[in-house]
Amino acid sequence: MEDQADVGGCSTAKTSRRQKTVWQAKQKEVLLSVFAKTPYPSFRTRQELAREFGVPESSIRVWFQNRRNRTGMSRKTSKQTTAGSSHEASQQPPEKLVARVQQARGPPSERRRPRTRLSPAQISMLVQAFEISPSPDYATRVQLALSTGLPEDTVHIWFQNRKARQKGRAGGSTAKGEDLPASPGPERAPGASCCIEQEASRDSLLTSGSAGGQCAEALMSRPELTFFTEAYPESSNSCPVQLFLEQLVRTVEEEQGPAALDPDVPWEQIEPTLEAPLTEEEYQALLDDI
DNA sequence: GAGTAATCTAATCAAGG
DNA sequence: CCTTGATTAGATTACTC
Repeated sequence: MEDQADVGGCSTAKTSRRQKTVWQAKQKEVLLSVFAKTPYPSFRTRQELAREFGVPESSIRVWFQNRRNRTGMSRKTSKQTTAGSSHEASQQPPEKLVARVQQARGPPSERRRPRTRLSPAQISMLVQAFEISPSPDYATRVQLALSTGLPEDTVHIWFQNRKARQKGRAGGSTAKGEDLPASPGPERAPGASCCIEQEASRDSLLTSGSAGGQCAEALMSRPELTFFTEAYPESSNSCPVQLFLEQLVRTVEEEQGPAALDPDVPWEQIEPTLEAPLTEEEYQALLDDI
């Protein structure tokens, strides 16, 4: 029954990348038929599919991205449409038409994942992690997701956006610590770009010398993240980033109160909840509906 | 209108058959 | 080696204040 994408493939898995999803024939069939109806499925549809297949929504999104890319179904970027191709542009209506078609299927609010509102505590953790590594690998992102209570995908997106913004603003020469929430002063931020071990050994971060494993274990046993612990059983405890993050969690909770990170609220609740997996008829209905 | 989360394309990397 | 899932940069869209 765990016919989901195979995540058991490589045991000594490099955790720098998410393990490659292997779609089953039936899953692919469904993906293809959805794609035939719309190459741009809504977030809701993607999430339905993800839930049904037992894979992350981002895997579904990536599949559609790659598919569009490789079948020439991608809408042209505005650069391309304005830049070169005036001839085929008249044949193929540009992005406006696509947008209209998409809107006809529902408001953007249903097409997009609802905007995540990051708490000051979450932002503060992300910013500190960013200073250590602006391009964290998959394992680190999962650790960060665990620590912040955010989906890994959201962590990933946050790093992408942050990097892009930083680059855009780095035109000058001053790197500003802009993203920290409206709180007055991140006193520690300026010096924080040193190595993880150094950070981890700072007294200010270490509340009480030992302990940390427990916190990590509790986090790792969260049901929505078991896919990771199953895939990467050896990932716990050995990673310095994890140690750092555990301490970060404690620090933030100390500074901003235990409710700051809301560890008891699973991230799934942030998103519009969907019901149990679809039956075959519901699938058909879904496909017809698109 | 600014800030920023989410989405997109295009190019590329890399795992699996 | 080829196919295809994952990642990245950069641009864009859309939500929230």
